[in-house]
Amino acid sequence: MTIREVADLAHVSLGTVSNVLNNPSVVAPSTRERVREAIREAGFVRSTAAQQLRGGRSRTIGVVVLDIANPFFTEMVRGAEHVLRDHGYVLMLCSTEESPEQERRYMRILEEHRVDGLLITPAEQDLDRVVEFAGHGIPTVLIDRERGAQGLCSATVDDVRGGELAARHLMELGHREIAFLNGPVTIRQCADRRKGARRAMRSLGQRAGATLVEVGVASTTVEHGEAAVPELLALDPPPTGVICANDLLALGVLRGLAAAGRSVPGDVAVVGYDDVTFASMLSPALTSVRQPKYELGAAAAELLLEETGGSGHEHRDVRFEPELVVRASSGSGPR
Amino acid sequence: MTIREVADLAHVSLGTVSNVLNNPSVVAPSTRERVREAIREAGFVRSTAAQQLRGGRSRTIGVVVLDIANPFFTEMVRGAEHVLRDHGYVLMLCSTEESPEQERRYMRILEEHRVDGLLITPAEQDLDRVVEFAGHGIPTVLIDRERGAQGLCSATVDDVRGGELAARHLMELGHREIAFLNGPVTIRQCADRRKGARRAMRSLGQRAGATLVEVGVASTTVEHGEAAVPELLALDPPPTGVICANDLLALGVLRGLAAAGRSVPGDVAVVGYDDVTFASMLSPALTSVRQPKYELGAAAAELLLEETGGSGHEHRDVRFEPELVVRASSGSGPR
DNA sequence: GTGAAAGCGCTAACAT
DNA sequence: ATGTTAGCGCTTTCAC
Repeated sequence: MTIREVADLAHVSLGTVSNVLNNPSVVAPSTRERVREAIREAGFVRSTAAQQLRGGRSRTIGVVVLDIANPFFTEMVRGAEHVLRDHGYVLMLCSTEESPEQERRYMRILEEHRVDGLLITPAEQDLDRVVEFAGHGIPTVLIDRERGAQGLCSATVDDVRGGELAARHLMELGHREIAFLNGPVTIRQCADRRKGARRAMRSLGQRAGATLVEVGVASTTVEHGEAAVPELLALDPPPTGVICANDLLALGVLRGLAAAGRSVPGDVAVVGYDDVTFASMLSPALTSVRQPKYELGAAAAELLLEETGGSGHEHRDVRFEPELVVRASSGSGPR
Repeated sequence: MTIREVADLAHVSLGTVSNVLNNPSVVAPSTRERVREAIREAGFVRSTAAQQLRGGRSRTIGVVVLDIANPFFTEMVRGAEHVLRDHGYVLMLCSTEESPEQERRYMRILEEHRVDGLLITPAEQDLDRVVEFAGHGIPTVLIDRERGAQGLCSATVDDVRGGELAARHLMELGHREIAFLNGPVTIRQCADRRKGARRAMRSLGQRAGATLVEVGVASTTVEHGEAAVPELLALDPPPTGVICANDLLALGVLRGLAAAGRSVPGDVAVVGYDDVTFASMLSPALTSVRQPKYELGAAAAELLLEETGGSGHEHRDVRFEPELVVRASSGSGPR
C-alpha cells in the first residue's frame, strides 16, 4: 500500500496525498476528506523508511545500557521512554551486558539505522567510539558517565560521592576491615565508586587503621555476587563489612552469606548501591546508595531532545546527587 | 557518506561497491580490497533505510510488553534479545504500561517502521488489532497469550494452572478466607490466574466452605499492591491468605502489611506470581508461581524467526508449565 | 568482472 | 488548489 495507490483511489495526485499527510491546511477540505477516506479504506500506513530516506529523520533513538536485567537500568529506560515517546520517537534498546564488543556491534547497527540520537551507558573505558559516533552527527548523551572534554552531553550521578557515602557509613559504624565487591573498573561507575570508597578511607580510615580490600567480579549480576562470597570470606583478616558496586551484587552476596551460614548484619554488614525497588524489602533490608533512576533517564532524554532541536545547544552535564539510605543490613557496628 | 562516494573514491562504479557489500565473491580480489579500503577510509556506514526501501527488510523487531519495570518482562526480553541479535535484528522496545491506548499507538508506529516481526504481550482484551497487524503480513508472536483461532504463533505459560497451584496451596494449608489481588482482567494473564484459582476453589474449597474474594487494582505495580492493603484488610471476614497476580503486587502487599503492623505469614499468608529473582530474598521469602521467563522470550523469538524464514511454517503454540515455589511467606497455615 | 539504469515510497520545490 | 518531478541511498537486473 503506497501513497500512489491511495492517490489513485481518491482520484488525486500523489503530491496531494502527501500534502494531506504533512500539510493538511493547504488542501481543500473536500479533497482532504476524500483522501482521508481513501487512506482509511486502503489501510494505508506510511513508511518511516521512505520518509527517512527523503527527510533524514528516522524517529528512532538508540538506547544502550549495560544490563537490561538490572532494575536500575529499567527504571532509567522508563524515564527516557516517557519523554521520548511524547515526541514520536521509538527506542531501539540494546543491552550490552557489560561487553565492549557487544557494545561496538550494537553501535554499528544503530548507526546503520541512522538513529536520530543515542543514549548510552558505556561499557568501554575509553570513549573514542562514542565520540566518533557523535562525530558522525548523531546527537549523543552519556548516562552515568561524565562527558569530560568531549563534545557531548551527559546525565550523571556523583558516583565518587556515592562510594564515599557507603564507605564512610561503615567506618562510622566502627568497621575496620572492609571489602569492596566491584565489577569491571572499565565501567566508570565501578571505578568511581571505588575511588570514593578509597577517598573516605584516606580521610577517615587511615588513622583508625582501617583497610579496604577490593574483590573483583567479571559482571555485576546476582550470580557473580553469590559466587564471590567464598572469596570474600576467605580474606585475611575477614571483612566485617562489604560494599557492593550495585544492588544486584549485594543481593547475591546476601544470598551467598545466608548459604554460608553467616548472619547479616551480625557477622557481616552489607551495603549496596542503586536502591532498587526491592532493596527495602529484602531480608535483611538493604542499606544502599540511592540514585534518581527515572529522573536520570528523563534528564538524559531531555538533553537529547534539546540537542536534536538544534539551534544554540550547548553541551552540558546534568548532575544528580546520590543519597545513603540506611537500613538493617549495615547493622550497628561490628561485634 | 554514500555508496556513490565510496565508488568514486575507489574508482569503480556504484554497482561494484554494492557487490563487495552483498556479494563479495563475484568481485575480483584486487578490486574488492580497493573498495574495502575506500569504505574504511571514508568511514562509510550503509543505510538500513535505503536497504529496506529496496529490499523490504528493516532488520527490526518490535517488542511490546506490559511493563518494562517488571523484572518478569525484563528477563523475557533478554531471552528474545539473545536469539534475535544473533540474526542481526535490533529490538524496538515498547512498554505499554498496561494501557490499550498506548499499545495501539505503539503498534501503529511499529507498523510505520515496517518491523520485520512483532513480539507482543497484549494489554487489550480482544486481539483484533494484533490480528490485523499480522494480517498486514508482519509475522507476529503472542507472548503469554494463547493464539486461539487466529493465525498466529504464541509462547505461553499455563496461567490457569498457575492460579490453581497458588489457590490449592493456600487451601491445603487450611486457609478458608482467601483474597485474590488482581490486575485488570482485560489482561489475559490476570483473567486466567483468577480462573485457575476459582477452579481450585470449586474442586477443593466448596466442601470446606472456603471463599475467594477478588480485589482489583488498575495496574500490577508495587505501588498499587501497597495501596490495596487497607482494602484487603477491611474485607469481612478478613482474609487469612492473599494471592497476588504477580510478584510486584506481592511486594507491595508485603510492604503494606508491614506498615499496617501485620505479620506475614502469621496474620496473613502471601503468595506471588512470576518468581522474579528477588522473590527468594524478600522478608519473608515469597512463595510464588515460577514461570520460565527467559525461555519464554527465547521461544517466542525462535517462533518468530521460523515464521520469518517463510517456507512451510505452521502456526503453533509453545506452552510452558508453571511451578509452585513454596517459601516462608505462605507459612504453615492460619492460626 | 564491471558498469549503467530502474525503481523501492516518500517529500518538497516548482509548475500549472 | 492540485499536479509534476527530482531525488534520498541502495539493490538488482541486464549489458558490456
